Amino acid sequence: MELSKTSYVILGMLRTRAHTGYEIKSIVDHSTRFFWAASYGQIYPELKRLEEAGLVEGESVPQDGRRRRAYSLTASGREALEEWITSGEPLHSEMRHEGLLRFFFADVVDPDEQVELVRTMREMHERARDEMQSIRPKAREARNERGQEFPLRTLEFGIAYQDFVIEWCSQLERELAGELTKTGS
Amino acid sequence: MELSKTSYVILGMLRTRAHTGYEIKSIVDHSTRFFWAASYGQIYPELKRLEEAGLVEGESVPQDGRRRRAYSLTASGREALEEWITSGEPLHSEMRHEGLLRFFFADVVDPDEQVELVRTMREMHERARDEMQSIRPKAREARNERGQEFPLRTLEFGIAYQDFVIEWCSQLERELAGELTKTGS
DNA sequence: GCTCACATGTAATCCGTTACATGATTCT
DNA sequence: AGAATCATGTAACGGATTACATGTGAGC
Repeated sequence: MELSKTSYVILGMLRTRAHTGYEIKSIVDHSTRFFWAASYGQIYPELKRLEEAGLVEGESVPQDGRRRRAYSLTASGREALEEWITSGEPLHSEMRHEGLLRFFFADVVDPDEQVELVRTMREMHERARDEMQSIRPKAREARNERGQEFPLRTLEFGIAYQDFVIEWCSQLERELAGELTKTGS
Repeated sequence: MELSKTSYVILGMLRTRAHTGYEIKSIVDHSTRFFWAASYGQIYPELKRLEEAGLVEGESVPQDGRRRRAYSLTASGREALEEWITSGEPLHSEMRHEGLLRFFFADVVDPDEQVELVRTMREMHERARDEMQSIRPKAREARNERGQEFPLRTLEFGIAYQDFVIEWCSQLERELAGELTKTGS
């Protein structure tokens, strides 16, 4: 059976212990969403399909009267996860960045609008960095208390990436603003 | 009328002169595809819709007996393009990076597989950088001969980004390989 | 004669988001 | 009493890719 990348997100989230669909969604939102998002509309149906395929196992575990269904990895689920991580298959990668897209065409607008665009881009990346910074303590904890090295490393890469873009924007803003005063007024 | 981001890619590609759908696709493949891709299945139908909406104008310009239809921006098309670039609307941005996703879960595999994964990631980014390097001369030409500053700037950002990731991978490979010799053998 | 590049399009399909529907519990 | 959070799901929709269908001209 062919699994989508998003199925692997689900399998991966179950690597340490069982989780409900709801929990998976919230973990994703606080971790992988920066480089791989997932919605309820994918998670719940996919959990069912993965169970049919024998890669996960669901168990009803109601809490406080609320119905709840927690899924855990089966042996073949774990195998599929490890196989995917170690397989040399070409890595799928794509980016959709509206800021860069506008920037690409920015010759058609006024110099002051160009600076403004870069500023907007920088602010977006600053917000992203702040969000990442705010989940850092949790990732630290996961490493220190549960020995999970890689979620923290991934997050730190994310922060470094945001800083890289922010720095690039800042430099460019200075450069463009400099030209602005030369020709303007 | 609400336009998708991809419609703006098309409008943007017509900012300097008329192009056929085929040309637009090939320009995209050599420029914006790194941060916003588009396929024939989007471009041709969208050109028709944009013409109906009065944002572009198509003209039959056969060449060597081949039927050809070139589209150019109308006044309102140019307006829509500029409006989009200068509007302060929040910038849509997303990334899907399978390498980082696998990396995030890499605690479940052996240390030598971890190094191998980072190496695969680095090679992917090296290929991307090489592709970008190879289109640099064209972007230079566009700047020098047609005064287009921003496509070159965008490309240079892309190259710098690839270099950033490659450097991060290299450092990590050394670090992980170091731990490998300490515990292994 | 064959393959490649030019050129235009459509249909099937996939992937994913958003909105909606439902219901319990906890917090204010 | 009302809002927020926990919890599970489906349906509609949108955006995009892939495969397919068709045809010309240029170069080997």
